Amino acid sequence: MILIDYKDRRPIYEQIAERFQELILKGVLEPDSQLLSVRNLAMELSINPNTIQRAYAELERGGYIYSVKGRGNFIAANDRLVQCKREEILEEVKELVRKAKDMGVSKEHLLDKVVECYEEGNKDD
Amino acid sequence: MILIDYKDRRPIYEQIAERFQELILKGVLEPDSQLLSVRNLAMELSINPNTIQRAYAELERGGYIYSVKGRGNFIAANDRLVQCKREEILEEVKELVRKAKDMGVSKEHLLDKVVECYEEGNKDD
DNA sequence: TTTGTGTATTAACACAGTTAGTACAGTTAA
DNA sequence: TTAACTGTACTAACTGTGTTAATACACAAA
Repeated sequence: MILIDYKDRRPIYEQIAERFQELILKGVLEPDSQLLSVRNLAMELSINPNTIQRAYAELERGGYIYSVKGRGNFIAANDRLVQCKREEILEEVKELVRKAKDMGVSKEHLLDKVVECYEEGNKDD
Repeated sequence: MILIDYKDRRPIYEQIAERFQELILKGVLEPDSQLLSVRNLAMELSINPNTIQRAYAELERGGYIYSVKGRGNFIAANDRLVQCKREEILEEVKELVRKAKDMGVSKEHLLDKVVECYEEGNKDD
């Protein structure tokens, strides 16, 4: 479920938080279901509980999970989050299009690539 | 020409190198023209010469500039580089399309956004 | 009461980025 | 030749961040 990439320059807590964000936004993790405890996940990943704690804190700050003292951490509802994430992605599109234009990539070439990539993914469905 | 963003999490040498990459790929900096010396640019940006040295080293490693001992650093020809950069950008498109699909952004919505952003930029020309 | 939760705190360590200072070799022009 | 530039290399010190380690405490559930 969670893989740590030690070659990745980003910190572990950030990798973990981002991975959970994906799983939550995709709906793989059911709202209100319980996450592994800080200590258990730390054991499972062979890292320090503090690092998991930090990842969970980030997720809570972003509204992805909620935590109940003494009981555990739980997945939050994701309806609103999905919308936020979409807007984030469209902002990234904007930035990428800008860069592509700068490098002289034609609009048609760009659109072709988008279509190609979009349909390529359907093989997996 | 070069601006350092201290709020940016990336290191200074990387910001500088990337900024030069942009300027070189866009052709703003003429091939074979001379860059500021390590010491001068360091003074201008109020940072340490070692940091500039590192940025220049990165640029040389990537083929963006070439350096001549005792004379200075010079802009490399950018023809081949532009092609490489384009391929990099198309890889980013692939990744972004994947994320957009995951979040349930329709192909049409995505294409609309690309067209919109592509044409929006033309206002500046 | 015991065990498992989240949470907070402190100390120590590692690593990367940055600064500072020095040194040396090559180029250029006076 | 000399002086003033260049690039390049090296070491030492400082800083911030990520990570680990070890505790401690409050709350919940069996």
